[in-house]
Order: sequence, then C-alpha cells, then structure tokens
Amino acid sequence: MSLAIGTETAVSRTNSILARQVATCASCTLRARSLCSGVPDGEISRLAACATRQHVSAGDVIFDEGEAADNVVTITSGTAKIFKLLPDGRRQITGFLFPGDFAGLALEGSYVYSAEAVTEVNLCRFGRHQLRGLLERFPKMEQNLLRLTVNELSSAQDQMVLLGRKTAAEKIASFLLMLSDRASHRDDEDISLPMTRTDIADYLGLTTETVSRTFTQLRKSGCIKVPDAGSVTVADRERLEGLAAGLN
Amino acid sequence: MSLAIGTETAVSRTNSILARQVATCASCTLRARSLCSGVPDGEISRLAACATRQHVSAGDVIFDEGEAADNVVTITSGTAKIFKLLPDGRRQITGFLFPGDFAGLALEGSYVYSAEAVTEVNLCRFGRHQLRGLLERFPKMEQNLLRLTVNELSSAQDQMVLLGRKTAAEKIASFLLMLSDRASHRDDEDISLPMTRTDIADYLGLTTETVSRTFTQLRKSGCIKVPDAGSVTVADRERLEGLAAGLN
DNA sequence: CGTAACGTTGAATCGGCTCAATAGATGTGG
DNA sequence: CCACATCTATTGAGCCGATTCAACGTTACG
Repeated sequence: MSLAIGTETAVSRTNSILARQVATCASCTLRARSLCSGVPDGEISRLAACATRQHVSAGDVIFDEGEAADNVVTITSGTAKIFKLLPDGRRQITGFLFPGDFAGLALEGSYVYSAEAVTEVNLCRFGRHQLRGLLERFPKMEQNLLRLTVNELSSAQDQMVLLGRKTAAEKIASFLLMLSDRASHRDDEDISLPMTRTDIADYLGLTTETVSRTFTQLRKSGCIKVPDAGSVTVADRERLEGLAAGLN
Repeated sequence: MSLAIGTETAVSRTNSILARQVATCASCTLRARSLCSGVPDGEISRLAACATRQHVSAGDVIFDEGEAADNVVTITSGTAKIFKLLPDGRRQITGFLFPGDFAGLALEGSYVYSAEAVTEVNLCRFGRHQLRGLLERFPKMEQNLLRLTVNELSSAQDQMVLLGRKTAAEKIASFLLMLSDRASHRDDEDISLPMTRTDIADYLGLTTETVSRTFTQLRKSGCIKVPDAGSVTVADRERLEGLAAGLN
C-alpha cells in the first residue's frame, strides 16, 4: 500500500532536494529538541546529509510493520499514529506522534509496528546506517536517544496501567489530559482531536461506541464541552484530573 | 516498608563486601550479557567498583515508585516484578524480571514504578552516578543500554496489544509462551510459575478468578496440563501459539 | 493441629461490546 | 445549489465476557 511514500521514493528524492534539506536543519524549529539536539551547531551539515524531508497526506502509510527498518523518522508537523494489528484485524494504537516525536527505531531488522499519518504530516527520515554513524560520532546524540527512549518506555508503562486497570471514563480523561500536555493548542483548556473515534478507541482498548458514549457522559456531567467531534474544551480540569488518576 | 533492603543499607554494606563484589563480576554468569557486556574484560574492576550485590527474600521491596532513583539494578537470580499502583490500590504489573533483566533506569529524578521480589532474588545495584561514569567511559555500554531499552519498549508495545485487544484465554496463552521463552525451565514444555494468581491477574489486566478459570478451561481443552499451581506443561504448543497470536 | 494465605468454583451482576438505526459531516457531480 | 453517496459520530437495545461476591478446597507453616 501507498507506494508513493515508500523508502525508495524517499531515497531517490534525496539528491534533488539536498540543498533544501541543509537549509531546513539549520532553520528547523525542532533543531534543539528530540534527536537532533546532540549534534553541534557547527556540524549541522552532517545531520542534514542523512535526513530526507517528506510530506505525507492524512491516512497515508509512513512505514509498515515487518518492512526492513531502513529509516528512523521524526515528525516535524502534524499528527501520526503507530499501531500493531492482530491477524483478525484487531488493532492496538500504541502511540500518537506529535512534532518532535520519533518512530521506527529498530536497531536492526524490521519495523515492529506500523506508522500512518493522522493529519497531513511533515517528517524527516534518517537513514539507519547514516544515523548509526552520527550516533557514534556524537555520543551526546546517543545519550539523547536513550533519554527519549526511556521516556517513551515510561509512557508505555503508564499506558499499560490505563489499558489494564482503568475504566472507560478514566481512560478518556487520561487521554484528554495527555493530549492537553503533549499536543499544541490555542490554550490549555482547548484540545484538538485530529484522530477519529475509531483511532481513540483503538488507543484506549475500547470501541467507538463506548468512546462516543463516554464523551457524552463527561459532557453531561460538566467535565468537558464538545463543540464538535474534532475538539474538546476542558470545563472542570480538577475533576478530569481526579478521574484520570483513578480517584472517584 | 521493608527497611532492611533500602538503599542506605545497601550502600552501607558496600565496604564490607567489596572484595567479594570484585570477584563476583569476573565470575558472574551474566558477565557477557545485559548491561555488563560493554565493559572490556581488562576493566572489570571498574564495573565491580560501582556494583553492590544484594540478596532479597520473596515479597521484599527492591525499590518503591517515587523514591530517589539512586540505583539501577540487574537481577542475577530469581524472579522480580515491577508495577504501578492507582490511588485506590488497583495494580498493574508492567513486567516480570528474570536473570539478566534490569530495572530502575530513571536517568534523573525518582523511580517511576516499584519493584519487588517474587521469589528469593539476587541482584546487583549500580549507583546512578557511577553508572553514568561507566557509560561515558564505555560507549559500547551505552549502546547496549539503548538496545536493551528499545527491546523493552518493544515488549511493552506487545503488552499493550495484549491488554487492549486480547481475550482472557489469549492473554494467558501469550503469558505462558512469554514465560516459556524468557525464563529458564527444565525443558521447553515445562513452565514454572513462581508468581501468584494475583500477580498473573495484575500483569494481564484480569482478576484472579478469571485467571484460575482460564487455566481450567485451557487444561480441559487439552492445551496445557497444570500439575500444581506453580507449574504448567504445554500439551499442544501449536494451539497455544495460535491462541496467543489471536487466531481462532 | 490451627490458621492464614492462596487457589478454585459457582451464581449473579455489570461494564463494555455487538448489532442496528439514525444523524451529521464531507465531498461529488449534475 | 441540490441530490446523492460515503464516511464518521451518536444513540438505543440486548447480550456477553469478565467481574464481583461468596463458598469451599488446598497448601504452607508456626
């Protein structure tokens, strides 16, 4: 699926847009964050040399589980999701990716999950071998990567608590607060939901119907407002936080 | 709880058993695995110098969520569990630890989960600051640590699929096969279950009753044998693997 | 032994799921 | 601009898998 954004295409584009890539790293708003902050300013060109910028449309595949893991990607704009499938089609979304997040780190072998764009996404692909070279040259970068991976692991453990032990309302409350923290919004109380109810359900281990009903219930109880399907306003943050933490 | 094995005690023991520690690293059966394999043989003493061996009894605390994360520990024998609690006592076990596994990596700050011994456990505590020194001296060690953490993250994602999308029977089947892979047993078909039904339930997002009933059901259907509560024999591995993968 | 902790089994309940219908949003072409 | 199709979201009714509550075995141990 989605041949247009496969690895080969990305690589073949490398030469034609190299100049733009170099410029992009230096001016990238994520320059000081994520992976890239371990590369000294004087050596940005080395970073740019192993990065390929790419634009993908909402719904497009970024990579598929099982493919050769030739790239690590970082999201520069938009929202993506990573997920795993069971043979009969049951899906678990293991994370949403926002600008600065990375995915596809499989130190060897193949991707262990799939990634797709939720909205229009701009991303940077780093070639695996080139990235390894960078990591060896700049230990600071490897330290960053370790720190980021440890943080991801910690989030994964929080998500296990959510999936294994929280009720539907607690799951939705936790999810909204996670979005409020991690994604950027007009203000603290205003959360945008770029993903569908099905995505939310597959992230929280629920069905779309239960997600929908729980939104309704939280709305009726005055915790949140739901102006439209794509946004939520926090009306009573304290109560929402209590719910998410598992009080009540 | 369990003051006897707190960090202070462990540290205060350091001097008295230093000689034994040095000897232990060189002869440790895990020498070539886990964290430690990144340290050249000639420099083992540096490794030994920041490691404190400790013995804890079944049920004892290894460290508690929220404590200052002064140590990383690796299990050298026995089985441990790591878990998080919700305020009302609901518990999610996020992993079982077997020899070679490590826990407590919080690059700064405090532990984000608790760890307790399931059986009698022998472990090695590495001081955080000393470990950081080692990592900087031996980049190979940091690479190992990254590789191990990435693998843990991958397991965590598998567990999310299990918790969010699998049925009770599929969860138990997956759990048994995980144990069969990771823990050491007399043979492939023979699995020892050192943890209680409550531990299993809290790992799989179930109740003890459901765990018990599901064992019975798998036993009656001929997938497994349950000679006693502490062990399981795989009778039909193919069917168990099908179940675990989510076929059927 | 007696007692406590752990495990199993049964009966009834319930939270979330399935199935089904409706409503809203988005886009397309006439 | 409307008619139509499609996709997403909401709501309702009934069901089911897992939980809760309870009783009873079993094992370990002082």
